[in-house]
Amino acid sequence: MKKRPTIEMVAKRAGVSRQTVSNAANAPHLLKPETLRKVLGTIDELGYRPSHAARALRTRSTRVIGCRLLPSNYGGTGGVLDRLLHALCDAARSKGYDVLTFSVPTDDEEIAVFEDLLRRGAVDGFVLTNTHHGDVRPNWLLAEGARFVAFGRPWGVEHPSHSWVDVDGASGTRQAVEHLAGLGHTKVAFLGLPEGNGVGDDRYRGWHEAMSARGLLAKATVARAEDGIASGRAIAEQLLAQPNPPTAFVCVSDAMALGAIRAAEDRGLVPGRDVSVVGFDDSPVASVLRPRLTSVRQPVEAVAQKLIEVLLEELSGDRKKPSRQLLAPWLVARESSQVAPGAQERSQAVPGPALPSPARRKAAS
Amino acid sequence: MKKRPTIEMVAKRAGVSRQTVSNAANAPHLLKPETLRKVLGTIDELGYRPSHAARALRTRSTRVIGCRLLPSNYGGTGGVLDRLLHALCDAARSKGYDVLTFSVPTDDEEIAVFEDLLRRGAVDGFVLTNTHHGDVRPNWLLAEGARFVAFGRPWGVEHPSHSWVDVDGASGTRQAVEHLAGLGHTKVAFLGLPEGNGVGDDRYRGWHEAMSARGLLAKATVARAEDGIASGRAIAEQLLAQPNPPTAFVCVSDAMALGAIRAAEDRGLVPGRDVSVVGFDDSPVASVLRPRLTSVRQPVEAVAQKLIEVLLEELSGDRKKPSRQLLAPWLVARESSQVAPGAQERSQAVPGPALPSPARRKAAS
DNA sequence: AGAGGCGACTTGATCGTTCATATTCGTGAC
DNA sequence: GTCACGAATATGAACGATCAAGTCGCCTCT
Repeated sequence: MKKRPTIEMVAKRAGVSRQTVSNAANAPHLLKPETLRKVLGTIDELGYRPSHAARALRTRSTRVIGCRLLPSNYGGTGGVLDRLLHALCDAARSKGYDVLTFSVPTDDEEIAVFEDLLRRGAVDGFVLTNTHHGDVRPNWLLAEGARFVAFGRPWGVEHPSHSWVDVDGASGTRQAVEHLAGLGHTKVAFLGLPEGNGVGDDRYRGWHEAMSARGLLAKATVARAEDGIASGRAIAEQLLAQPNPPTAFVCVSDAMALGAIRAAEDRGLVPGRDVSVVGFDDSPVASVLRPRLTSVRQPVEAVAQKLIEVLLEELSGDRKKPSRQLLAPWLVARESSQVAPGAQERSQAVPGPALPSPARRKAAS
Repeated sequence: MKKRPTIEMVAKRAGVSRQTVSNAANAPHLLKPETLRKVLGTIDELGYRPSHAARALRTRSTRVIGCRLLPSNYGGTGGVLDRLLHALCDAARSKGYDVLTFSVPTDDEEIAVFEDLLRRGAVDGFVLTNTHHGDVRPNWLLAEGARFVAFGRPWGVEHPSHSWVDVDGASGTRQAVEHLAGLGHTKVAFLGLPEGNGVGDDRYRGWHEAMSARGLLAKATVARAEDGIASGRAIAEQLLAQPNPPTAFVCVSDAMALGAIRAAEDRGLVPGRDVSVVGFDDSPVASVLRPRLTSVRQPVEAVAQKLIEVLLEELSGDRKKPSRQLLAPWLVARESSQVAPGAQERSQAVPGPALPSPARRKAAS
């Protein structure tokens, strides 16, 4: 391990005092242009960087953000959170922050890690992911006076007293319905989660609104189950077995969508041609499946940027009312959604089999 | 932000000196049992944790490990690295370390981040992932005197002067061949990467050795291409078009395997029944595909544990000769590999369609 | 001419630990 | 009786930055 240069060494070499070197980096306007140039030159020459520890000790701010690592299960939002972490690291680093990750199985253990990191003063704040109904973490953090932003709305809380950033799920399913209606579908079913799940209800609402606006609710069917391929397959199977079954499925997740595709295959239907399916999250499997899955993609990079932005405001300490940011997702059309059987194509083009770079912003609304 | 208790507050409350409190945590054997009990009680009562910054400043060790976040592309080893990160965080935390992540597009930028983190003294060492031929990072780190472990062997280097942990790819492909041979396959092709890729060559070697040992090399065919579904499909297509085509494929990655499955389908063959396919890495798609993909799974948790273990030795400073650890992967059999057409099943059972918890350690060798 | 103010830089104090030395106290040896 | 010694605990000095007050010219104003 090479010895790192200290501020003192830079000061001596440049013929100025410690403080002047410090100011060169933190408050350059205080220096005479000539001095500034000289000091910056020396800093560069020695490759000096202020010691993280010393600075953190003095300023009581670490410029590190803690973030839980969530299991990349491909049923749920796994793929999304993986992309989010990348974008988060990028966004953080561009603002001079670093991201510290930890992997815990439960919310309670996450709180234990929060406590550890806060007490040791190892991080300045947190990014909370996977908020859900009855989530105890926000309250714990608020009580502790910790700074944080949530990715995900505080479901079921009347007047949330913390900042959050989220993706408008209703907009996503609305786009899905518009897309399918544009392809001539009138019997569009919804595969959702059991009621009471915030994300699930949100996405259901978008489907319901759009179906209602189009006057298609009468023909609509809904089925709910826990997230997963098997459960999606089971409930899609039920809907397809009814008389006058749906020709399209809007699904709360890609896992459900995959289940719907399997259920269609089970009945000898060709997914895409006979039954259209739209998933949610555009998880990595979506573009690998056959047929490739039309899905609603979350603007993860924008979310990450907002999260960092909001968290930094939170950290700046000007305690103002919490910030709320709702970003819109967009639909990525692929082969799993095509013109309804027996319908004239009206607006939406069916994507060809080869889509080198996936079409972005192909939103219907 | 609540005010954190300091060592001084604990000392005052317990009626002892700072150093005694410090010793209670770091060198308990120096205290009289009675004092120790009293001090630990006070520490617990106040919820004291030593300040990360202060301790790092004094001891020059941060107990933080840096690790690059690699894009989870589902062609390459993406899924593996995602699992690795989880396991790494777990293993690190269990040893009192934290993991700091960053996301960079190129090796050069990774070096820039290394430099930044080292100069600021923000981390004690690194875990290097995705080592490859002509990798400049190890040499840079060695020259800088930084501590690190690589996940992946230093391909193409005669006498590597740093520690590494890796998975024995040759063992994996050997297991794949044994498995397929056990199912009665004699014409087992290999879909690999262009020569010169360390990982690719390693996995090729295992296939070659096992085929040779079984006397099957005469009938064997090999095709190579860049990793990916499309390229895998293309080269598998070529092999299937030959007279007397292979009945099984051992693939260097799951992406290649998926390509082989597609190629088989293209020719009207049923993957699994007419053509068996074995992938590598057991990426998340493997168990979602239809047929579900037999694949070689890397012992990621064990790798993570070893990485941390070796890195901590490295950090302890007793400079001894670098440590090398090669761990064995195992085969997870699924529907994509089945009894060879026209062959009697000899040893290996074909897994049923439902496999709630994937069989572990189903190694052939 | 002296007070006052401002720009440009310097100096001591401080953040909360641990390291390197004290100090204190009891006990056994001579 | 005191001297040496070890066990247990206490005290000053770092670590390397920033903060909060300096100091020192120099210019302006009265």
